[in-house]
Amino acid sequence: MKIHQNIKVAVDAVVFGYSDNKLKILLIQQKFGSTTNKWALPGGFVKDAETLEQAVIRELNEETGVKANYLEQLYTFGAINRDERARVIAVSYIALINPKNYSLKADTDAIDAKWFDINDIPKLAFDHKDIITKGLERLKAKINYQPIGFELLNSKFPFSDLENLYQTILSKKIDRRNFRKKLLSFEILQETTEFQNIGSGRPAKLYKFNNKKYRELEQNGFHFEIKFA
Amino acid sequence: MKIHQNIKVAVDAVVFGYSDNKLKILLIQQKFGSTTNKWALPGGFVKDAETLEQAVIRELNEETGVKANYLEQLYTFGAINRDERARVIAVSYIALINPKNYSLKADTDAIDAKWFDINDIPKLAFDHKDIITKGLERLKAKINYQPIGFELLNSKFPFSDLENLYQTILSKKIDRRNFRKKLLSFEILQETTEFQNIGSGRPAKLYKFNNKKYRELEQNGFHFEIKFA
DNA sequence: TCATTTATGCGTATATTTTACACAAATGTA
DNA sequence: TACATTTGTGTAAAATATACGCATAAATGA
Repeated sequence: MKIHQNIKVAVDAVVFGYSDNKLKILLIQQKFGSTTNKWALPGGFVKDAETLEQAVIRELNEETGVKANYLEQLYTFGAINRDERARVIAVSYIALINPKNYSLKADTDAIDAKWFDINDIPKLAFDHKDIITKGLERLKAKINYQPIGFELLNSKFPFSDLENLYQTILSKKIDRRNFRKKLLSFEILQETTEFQNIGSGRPAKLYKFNNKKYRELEQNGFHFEIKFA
Repeated sequence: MKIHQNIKVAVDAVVFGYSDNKLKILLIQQKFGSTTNKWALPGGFVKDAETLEQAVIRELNEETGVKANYLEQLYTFGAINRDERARVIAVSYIALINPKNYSLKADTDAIDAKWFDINDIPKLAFDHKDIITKGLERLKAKINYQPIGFELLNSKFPFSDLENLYQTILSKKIDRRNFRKKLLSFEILQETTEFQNIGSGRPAKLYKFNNKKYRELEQNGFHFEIKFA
């Protein structure tokens, strides 16, 4: 094949985390090089012998040390001048992580990595702001019809965590009782014998997401779906 | 930037059409060259100076002569050996067209283009079968929450057409009265004074999709959504 | 130790939405 | 003119979503 094409292929990841009742995004900063000082999404060029997904996983590990709990292709950005240096198209992914499970290998290599509150994102390189916007839209839509929110929480969690997670991501209030009723009606949450006890207030029973049960139900035509006006 | 990467970027389109109460897909066949005889999705390599979307539009026009009514990025396929000749990643799109509006420029150039019934697709080149599968999934999901079905019909259509369209795409029966009631409740359909009269049976009133009204409503928080068990 | 504060856990009544279902009207055809 | 074919319409029952109040279990501090 004799195609003369001068286009590079990169991958970028919108990595969501949830801590302190806030939705966060993982960003990196090159310490040296042309784009110094601007924060950007983790990502990089795809190697000839790896798939797109392998590339994201590798870059995420190299640049931040984290491994995604959940990874899903988001969108491919192909504007002609999105990178001033060359024609680069970016295949973007969204990833979900529980930040508690990793300590960022900040200051390693030539790269700094940090979690940013979704509402407090610095100026970003390239069109990465757009990518985040698209990623957030996808996340907002998706937690309503796929049980992926759990990937952001500890494996055992109190109902209030789940509740807060949904309220934070969707930026709206949800009635506690109705939320609980709905989630429990799915029968994909497993009650544990443990309790969480933070300061004052009645201790909360901890629940686990029962993935196996979920997949069983899904096979029988069940469809996870939440909707709160 | 000194990246040595030997990856080509292509675009492919899953073009849906609807005629004779059947869902169809537009395929092409190269008459000469290495992939002769195998049918494939319309598409081709992206030029250095065009966006991905421009590339799809151009290729669609060159290879089949059609112009999409609706175009949406689908997914990017990046398996290492999806094309035996070289490393090629494909950014795929879905397009909706009313076949009646175009006569395919079949037999022109070195390319043959034809509509195939979705249930009668020949053996395809590369991973194009997978792309179609993904495209169909997307279409099935999307007609339920975006009014894109109209793009496949004449601008004035009887309710039965819309009904059949949904039943065909979703491969399930939908109660005529409930369907009509739901659609009319949105107030995005405009009744015309015209009637359609095909052979026997009571003549059907023709309706138009009121795009302007739809966008207005959307701005005020309205959300198109159909759901039939 | 007892009243107060804070957070969890549960039930019920009402409104809204979805589903199920049958027959009359308007045309073409034999 | 009887019959076949397609369009067009209403209502009752079931399921789901929403709104809302109070008891329970712990920590805190007077």
